[in-house]
Amino acid sequence: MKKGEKTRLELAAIAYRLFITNGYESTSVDEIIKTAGIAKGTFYYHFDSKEQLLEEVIGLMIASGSEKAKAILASDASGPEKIVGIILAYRPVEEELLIRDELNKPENSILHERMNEKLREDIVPILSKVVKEGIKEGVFHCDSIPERIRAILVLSSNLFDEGQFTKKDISVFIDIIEKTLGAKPGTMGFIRKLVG
Amino acid sequence: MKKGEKTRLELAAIAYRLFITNGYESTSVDEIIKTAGIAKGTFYYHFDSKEQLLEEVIGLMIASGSEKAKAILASDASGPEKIVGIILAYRPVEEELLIRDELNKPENSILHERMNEKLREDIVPILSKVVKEGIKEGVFHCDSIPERIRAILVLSSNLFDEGQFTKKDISVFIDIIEKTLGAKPGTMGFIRKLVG
DNA sequence: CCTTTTTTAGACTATCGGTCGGTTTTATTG
DNA sequence: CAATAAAACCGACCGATAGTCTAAAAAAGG
Repeated sequence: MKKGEKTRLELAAIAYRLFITNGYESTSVDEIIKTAGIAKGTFYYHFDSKEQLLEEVIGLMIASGSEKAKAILASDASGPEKIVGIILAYRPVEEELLIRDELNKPENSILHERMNEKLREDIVPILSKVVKEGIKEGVFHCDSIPERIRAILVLSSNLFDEGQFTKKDISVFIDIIEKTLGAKPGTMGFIRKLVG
Repeated sequence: MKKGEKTRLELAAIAYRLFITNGYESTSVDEIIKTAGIAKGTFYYHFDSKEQLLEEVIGLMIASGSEKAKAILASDASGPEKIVGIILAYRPVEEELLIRDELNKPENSILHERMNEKLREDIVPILSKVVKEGIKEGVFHCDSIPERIRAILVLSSNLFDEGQFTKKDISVFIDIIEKTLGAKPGTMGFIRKLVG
């Protein structure tokens, strides 16, 4: 029972690498088992389907971000910094930049959308807490916090996941965040440095 | 009209129906040609790939909205009314409501995402014109118009396409639109009546 | 040691998107 | 009208893929 869990994780880790380099659709089960050095039966002993493996992989991708996010939440950074930091925590790290390109390929739209959904479920409660703190401190002024967070997350994923965004896009994004959360103009301006 | 054009359109119409009921991925070319009563070779005579057919179908879906939108643009409605009207023009009409539900199924995520992309390409220039007019009239006050329009469209599709939205969601949406375009509070409040 | 879990090899199935060479229908033109 | 070219159509076939199955053997674990 213990060994099974381990194999499952190893398979997910291998699949993760293959998915982000070749895409989900273009990665065959045969390729996965060949890379892992296991038999096909073993794969289907652990997973009901390729799709279920995908869920597992998405879970892994989010889990690592989730840990980073919670560290930031507990830190002594400012409200605005926490918000941006937490959003970025869930994004692929520097050396995995090719992931983003892969995720945006049409063939990966399923993986992409699924991940964003799960991601929002994870982030909305965390960021809601941050905004609530920020309101107490007088940095933010707004109601309907989860709804506003959700809107910001939708915008951020649609803006940054595309890979291509102009300075205007960023300025508009910053402007909308500030106004949506009722922050003073310039509060979120530091975002420019982070994404430039 | 050439015979080929006609067959192409018929195939797209048939595929449209199959796509929204079974999803794009789950609809096989075999099913399409069986429904259409043609041979596989004929299908690939008209389309290079299943993907190209998808483009065609999306084109059809958008075309009808595009006409309605241009009528609204030329009307004498107010700026805010035009914006909302044009966005709604591209949404499925009353008797096609089930389409929206279908589009939101995970199996339709490709169709859904692709449609929204094309949709934005279509709408952004139109709405940009409206906002420009609105600025002259003093209703809106903002720069970076296309970028702001795009953001609003992203939010609107993510909010309304889900089907489930609360009153708070709508209020937040209205608030963001007003602030994004620099409109006076209450300017877009009439949206509540349209989506309630 | 005995039981349960895990793993093995790989042939097999069903389905899929797409190809190909050939045939029929339609339009053109001398 | 007859010859020819072009457009439209046909369906068997192909390679790849996800997933199944069997029967047995290797680990693990108590």
